[in-house]
This record gives sequence, C-alpha cells and structure tokens, in this order.
Amino acid sequence: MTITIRDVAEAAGVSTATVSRALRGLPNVDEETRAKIKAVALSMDYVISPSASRLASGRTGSIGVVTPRVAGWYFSTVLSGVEAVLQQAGMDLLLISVGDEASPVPRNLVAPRLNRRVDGAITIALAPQDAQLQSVLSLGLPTCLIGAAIEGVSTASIDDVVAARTATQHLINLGHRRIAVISGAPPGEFFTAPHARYLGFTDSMREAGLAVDPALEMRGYFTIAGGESAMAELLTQRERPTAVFAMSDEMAFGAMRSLRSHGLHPGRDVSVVGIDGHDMSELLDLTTVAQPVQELGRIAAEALIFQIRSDEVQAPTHVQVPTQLVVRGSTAPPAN
Amino acid sequence: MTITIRDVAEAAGVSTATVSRALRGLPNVDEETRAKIKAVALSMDYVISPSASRLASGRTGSIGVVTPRVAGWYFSTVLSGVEAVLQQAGMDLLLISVGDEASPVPRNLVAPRLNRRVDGAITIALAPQDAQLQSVLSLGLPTCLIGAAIEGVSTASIDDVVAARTATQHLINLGHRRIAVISGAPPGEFFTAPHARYLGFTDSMREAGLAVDPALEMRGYFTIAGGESAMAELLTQRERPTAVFAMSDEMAFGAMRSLRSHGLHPGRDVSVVGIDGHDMSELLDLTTVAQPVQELGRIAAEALIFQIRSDEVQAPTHVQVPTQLVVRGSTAPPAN
DNA sequence: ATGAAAGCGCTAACAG
DNA sequence: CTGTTAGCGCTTTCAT
Repeated sequence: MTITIRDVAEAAGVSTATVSRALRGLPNVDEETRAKIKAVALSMDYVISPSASRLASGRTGSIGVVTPRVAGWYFSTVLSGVEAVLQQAGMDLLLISVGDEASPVPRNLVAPRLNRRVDGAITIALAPQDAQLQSVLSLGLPTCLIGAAIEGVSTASIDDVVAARTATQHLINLGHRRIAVISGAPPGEFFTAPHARYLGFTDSMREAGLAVDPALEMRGYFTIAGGESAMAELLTQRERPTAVFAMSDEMAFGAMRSLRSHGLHPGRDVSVVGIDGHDMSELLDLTTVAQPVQELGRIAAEALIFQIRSDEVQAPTHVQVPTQLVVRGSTAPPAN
Repeated sequence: MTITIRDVAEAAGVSTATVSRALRGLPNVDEETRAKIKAVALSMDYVISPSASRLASGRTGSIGVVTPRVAGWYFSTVLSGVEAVLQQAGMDLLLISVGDEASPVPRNLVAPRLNRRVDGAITIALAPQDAQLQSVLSLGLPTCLIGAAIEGVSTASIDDVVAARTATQHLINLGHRRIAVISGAPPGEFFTAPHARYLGFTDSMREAGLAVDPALEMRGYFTIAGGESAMAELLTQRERPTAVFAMSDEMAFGAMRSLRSHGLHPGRDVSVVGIDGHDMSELLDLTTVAQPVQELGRIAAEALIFQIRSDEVQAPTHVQVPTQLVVRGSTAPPAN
C-alpha cells in the first residue's frame, strides 16, 4: 500500500540508487533526470521512509532537547527558538524532560532514551555536575549547552557575571548601599548561572566599597513563591535592605508581591531588580536585565546543526549574547 | 563498533528472535532465558536500534505534537502534561510548531513532516477549519485534539460554555448588570473555544435578563496587549461597563493594566474575571475560572496511547474535565 | 551519470 | 518455548 522508492524508480525508468541521489540533491545526477524523478515522486506522493533512511545511513536527522521542565517561561521560550531553527533545517526535535535535579524521585538517566535516536543534543539549564548532563555527554554526540558551561562542549549563553553586575550597579548608581540578593541556588557550583551571578553581585559591591552582608543573602529557588518568602525573610532583618537584586524575574515578582503584602511599594520603599526580561516584567513594571532567551535557543540549534553537518569534528563554539538593562518602576533612589 | 542484537544473541547462546522477544517483554519466553538475555544485554550496554526496529515493525514508537506556538503559558503547560505521559510510556515526542493561523507567511503543511515518523498526533488549540489541522487529519493516524472539537476525532477539553457561564454568572451574582466581554477571536467558527465561550456568556446574560451590548464586545486576540487595548477602548464608552469578562487570563491581565493606567482599580472600580488559572493570576490577584491545563495534555496523551496500542480501532473518546472558579480581588460588587 | 547488489539491525511469520 | 528465514525501504560502495 505504501509507496516505496522502487515504485518511483520503476515509474521513472531509473534505478533506486538514482532516485535516492536525485531526491536528496546529491551531485552527479543529470539535471534532466533529476527533474523527471522529482516530478514522478511528487505525482506519486512519495515520501522517503525515515526509518529506512536512518537505518541505511546511520543518521537520524533529529536532535534531542533535554530540559529540566517544559513548562515555564524560560524553558519554553528557549525551546521555541530551538524548534524554529530545527524546523527550518528539516530536523526532527525530540523533546525530553528530565525533571529538576533536586527532584525527590531519582529519574532514570536520559542516555538510553537518546541513544541511537538523535544526531546531537541540546541541554537547557543543566548544571555541569548534573547526572543527566553527564549522561547526555556520555553518548559522545555533538552537544550544545544552554545556560551552563563545560570545558570542551559548545555553549550558548549570556555573560551571567556581567548581567549580575549590571543589575547590581544599577542599584548602586541609584544610591543604594544596603543591597540584598535573592539567589536561586547555592552558589557553590562552578560554571552555573547562580554562581556567576553571585560573583557579579559581590564584585560590584566590593568595587563600590559596599559590604556584602550575609544576613541579606536569601535563597529563592528561582520560583515566585521562593522569591516571596525570601523577601519576607529580608523584611524581618533589623536593618532592612533598601534594594534587592533577584537573580531571576520570577523571584523578583515574588519579592514585589511580598513587599505589597507588607504594605510596601516596590521602587518607592524598596527597589527590586531582576534578570530575565520575562514576558510579565513589563506588566508588573519590574526593572530587569533582559536576556535574549529565544535567541539562545536559536544559536544553540544553529551551532549544533553546523557541527553535525560538518565532515570534520569542529572545535567547540562559545557564543555569548549581550543582555540589556530595562529600567522600570520597581527601582528608584532610596527613600530616606 | 555498535553492538547489535546478534552480538547479544551469540553471547547469550540463543537466536536473535528470542533476544528480540525477551527484551520486548513478549510472552512465550522462558523466564529464565529472559533473565539471562536481559543480563547479557545490560552487561553489553545493548540498546535496540530504533531505526531498525521501526523499519521492521512499521511502528515508530513516537507521537507528534502539533502546536501553534511552543512558548506561552497555555501551550507549554499542555506540552508538559503530554511529555510526562509519553515519557512514562516510553514513547518519543516529536515537537512541531505550525505558527498562528493568522501568520503572515503561509507555512508549509505539517503532514509531510509527520508522515511515516509518528504513530499518532496530538494537536493543541488548532481550530477545526485550520489547514494545519486538516493536514494532520489527512494522514489518517490516531489523533487527539486539545481545545477544539471535530466529529469523529478524540478530544480532551473543558466545557467552554460552562466555563464562560461560570465567569459571567459570578459577575452577575455580584450585582453587575453592565458587563463587557473581551473575546479572543471572532466567534463565528464552531467547535472552538472562543465560540463556545461567547455562547456561555450570552446565555448567562440572557437568562439574567441582561442586555448583551455590542458596544461592550471587544476583541483581545488572546494577548496581554490585546486585552489592554480592548479595555482602553471599553473605557471610552459613554456608559462604561462595571465588569469585564475576559476569555483568557492574559487578556484579563492586559485589561487590569489598562484600568490601572487610567487610574482605576480592578475590583473596586471595574471587576475583571478571566479564564485559565494562569500561573500569574494569583500574583496579580485575578479572579479566574481555572482549567487543568496540564491535565488536558495528560489525558490526550493517554487517550492516544490507548488508541495506538489497541488492536482494534477505537471509537473516538471525548473527555471533558471540570473547571473551577477561583475568586480573588479583581472582582467585587459594583461600586455604585 | 547510472545501475547492481550488499547490507543497515531488527521483527515476524512459520516451523519445529 | 525457541530457531530459521525473509524481508522492512533505503543508502552506498563498486562497477560500468
């Protein structure tokens, strides 16, 4: 019932080999022959069988995207960038969620689910020491990381140190001196966003001769609720901060909410700045250091495709895209 | 270099057929033999070659998810539900974005990209007359629709009429009589959410003996910006509405923002209710009719898997999940 | 520039 | 319960 390459070959009066070459755009095919074959194939509604093609060629024509979660602004936005590029390149996108690293139930490693099904992989926000990332890398496939860095592997990222410095400096420039930080995760791990952002924060503070008060460092777990409770905690301090740097917009949203529920006004009473450029940051009037999230996905996909299509092994690429401070109502000079 | 089923067969001292059966959990394999084969396979790091398996069996073990966009709260949340179920079922998820129907550039039809690569498809929020939906259906594969209905095809959805009635009735119960509606798309098409929600709205209004004023019907295109300008437009009316029913939370967010920028307070001056139960609705204190979006994805995936794994063709299933009114600060009795 | 033929690695009757 | 044997539909040398 299904029509095969042989049917096309017979109908066109050539061999299956020629049909294969013609349809894939390989050289060494007479253009006239090619045109005829294409026409025949079209008229017969012929489509190459991916399974057969994959088996015979060893290439899968698809790439795996490994992400902690698929819902959520950051992840879905990155994913949309990846998808756009892959689609345009004619590659399939195999989506795999691995759950948060801190997940209670240890998930199965992702390698077997990727093995033999993809030509390459993109990971989103997987930390270097994450078992799932290691699992991906163990396959030895071309891989590109987004939002983390490992030696010898291609990456697409922002400069997290600079982003954090930009945010912090903005607060300092406004005249704030007691500045709190709401971090996402413990800053112990290298090559991760939280770590780099913490460095950027402390660097800026030191350069300005300001103290980094441990009492003003809270954990927000990159969630709205986390940011909210972190802010609530900060408000219990004897000497309250006049400004807060949240490592993500969602934590900043939570912080703003906490402020309001304490009768305080973001910007007027306490300044809040985030990092992300989240869809909702404009609506909520949040000052933020915007990162081109979709672009990160695009870049990673392009880098990966280039790598896969090259005959020789390519040296890993490290693309860094700029961030941009967007000043809104949530930041202002300290009240005093 | 890669290890095949033959290597395993030889190492285990059985035939490839037995290895195949044993590893796939088919019956008619001595449990002892099976155990041994599994052990050998494990020790050799053997993984079935999907391409070969697909070619030989005709089943791809993967399903396609076709969505207008991959970023955005609704889409990514549905997708996360789908992904969770497929992963647990051991099925691959092929993600395909088709862009908005109203997209300026007409995209290629999706059928060729799905053809021969998936065992079934799930579509998210594709309208019945959408060319891409038709393209998916033309493949004749098991399919499940989310957020739209077509005769003879399985669906997972909420009751949009009821959801809209719930929202509208809530406003009516609070004492509102001049109620505006911000719709997403023109309500002309059948079997779509906007249409059904419009029906629910008008039904409730009529039942309450209230007029549906054409001057209080605005288009919001399901976006924040659209909701904002719709609200702005509503505020120019001679007789302003005291309450607004927005067909989605994001449009409601925009409406609230517009109110604030006009010096009005949502809830106190004008009540606003949405539909969705968006992540941000709590943060923004929006009253909404929450729908279990992730659950929709799960249900669709489960229905599809069941269909695919059944030997006989199954009658289409139509699962409808309940919605729930969540009352927050954006709605209150009219000021008067 | 084209054809013949040998697989790619697995599954699925069909025997036994 | 297990083995034998054809393919599945395409790609890819190797000839011509």
